[in-house]
Amino acid sequence: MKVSREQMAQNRQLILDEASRLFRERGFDAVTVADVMKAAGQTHGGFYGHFKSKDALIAAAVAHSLSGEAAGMANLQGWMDTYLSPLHRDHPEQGCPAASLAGLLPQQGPEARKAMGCGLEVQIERFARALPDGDETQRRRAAIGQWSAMVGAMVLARAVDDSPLADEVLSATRAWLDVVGQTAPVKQNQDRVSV
Amino acid sequence: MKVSREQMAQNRQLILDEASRLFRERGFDAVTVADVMKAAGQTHGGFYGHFKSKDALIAAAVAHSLSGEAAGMANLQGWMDTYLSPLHRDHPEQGCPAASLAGLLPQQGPEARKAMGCGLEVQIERFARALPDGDETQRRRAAIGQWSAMVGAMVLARAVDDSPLADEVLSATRAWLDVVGQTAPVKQNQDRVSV
DNA sequence: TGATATATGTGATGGCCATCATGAATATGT
DNA sequence: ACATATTCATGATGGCCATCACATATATCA
Repeated sequence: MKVSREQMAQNRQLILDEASRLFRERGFDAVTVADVMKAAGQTHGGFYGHFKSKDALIAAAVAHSLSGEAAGMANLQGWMDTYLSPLHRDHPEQGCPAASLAGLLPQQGPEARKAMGCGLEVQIERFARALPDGDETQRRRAAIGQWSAMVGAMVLARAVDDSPLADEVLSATRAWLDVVGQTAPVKQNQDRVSV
Repeated sequence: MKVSREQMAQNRQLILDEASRLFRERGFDAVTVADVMKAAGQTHGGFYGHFKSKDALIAAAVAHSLSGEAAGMANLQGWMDTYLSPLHRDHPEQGCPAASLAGLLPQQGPEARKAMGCGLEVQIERFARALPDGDETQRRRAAIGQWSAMVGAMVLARAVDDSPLADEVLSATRAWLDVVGQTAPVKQNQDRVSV
């Protein structure tokens, strides 16, 4: 049964929404095409009217996840708190796509990885713009380093079956980012020791 | 054809060697039991004489990879250089198991994740011991933060299909670790309150 | 309003893979 | 040396899953 053009577009969005949620939660391989379609309220047969293959869905879903990243980085400290929280660790399905999907991408096709490349560049720029001190080169470097630490901490925290250690990885990384965030500017301006 | 006891033990080690190499290179799902056995010079049938299931192999292989981590951290700077190099990025099969496997572990069983928990704890301790400044609490915190940054940078660099950006993530993180490594000790004089 | 195009549902199909069953050959212990 | 246990090879098997084929209903457009 054919549906209206807008209905079809809406269905496609729903498929992408559910796919990016399921992929973040279970990874690419453990989620079947039928799972995604069922979550989107349809049956598996209609899938190939929307996407050429499961690989194409993966690429589109990665891009979709990344485009949906809310950038609440106005308050950098609060954003870091939220990011490096046990709540975020325990809910990858609504969390940062870099933390849940980056570790799966080396085995995926070039389209999906290109999407992650774009998303990463955007995120680095956003982060660098949110940093308070330093020239542009320094801010970009600090953004890359801090973003790596945040993603790495989340990846490690989710990888272990040991809540105390996972908690510690998050809280220690959070505290350490404060320390280096406050001291790094000192490097270029020795007298400024505020906050 | 039965083989000697030592031959069997050696075969088991060979299976683990090849499994941990293949898993780091291709991930768990893309490597079949037959692939591993073939790489180890045997056929698939003998597998279940060594391991109860593929999941059991995964858990054992994760532990095996982690136990084989060489700890060349005497020269901390050189070790970081090597870790955050394009060469390491391009050869996950002989590289850090945390960087290649941690992102795959959320979808794996508790045994494999427990193994990663042990490996992570050991690595944090090694790292903290190698750091030059600060009391034990500060060194452990710095070790966790810096290790997160190194793992995160490698995960991100491998996730993107964009060599310049991947190179930059590695080199910027490396440079940033130098900056914060030099400035962080300054901080300890004024931050006694929060322990 | 009628003809056509097409989105989706139902139902294969073909391949892959983890796991099991069985047999052959040989290490092990007496 | 003999009996036994056991390691590994060969060869199923059963299930899952991506993808395809076709039917059906309905949006779209003349």
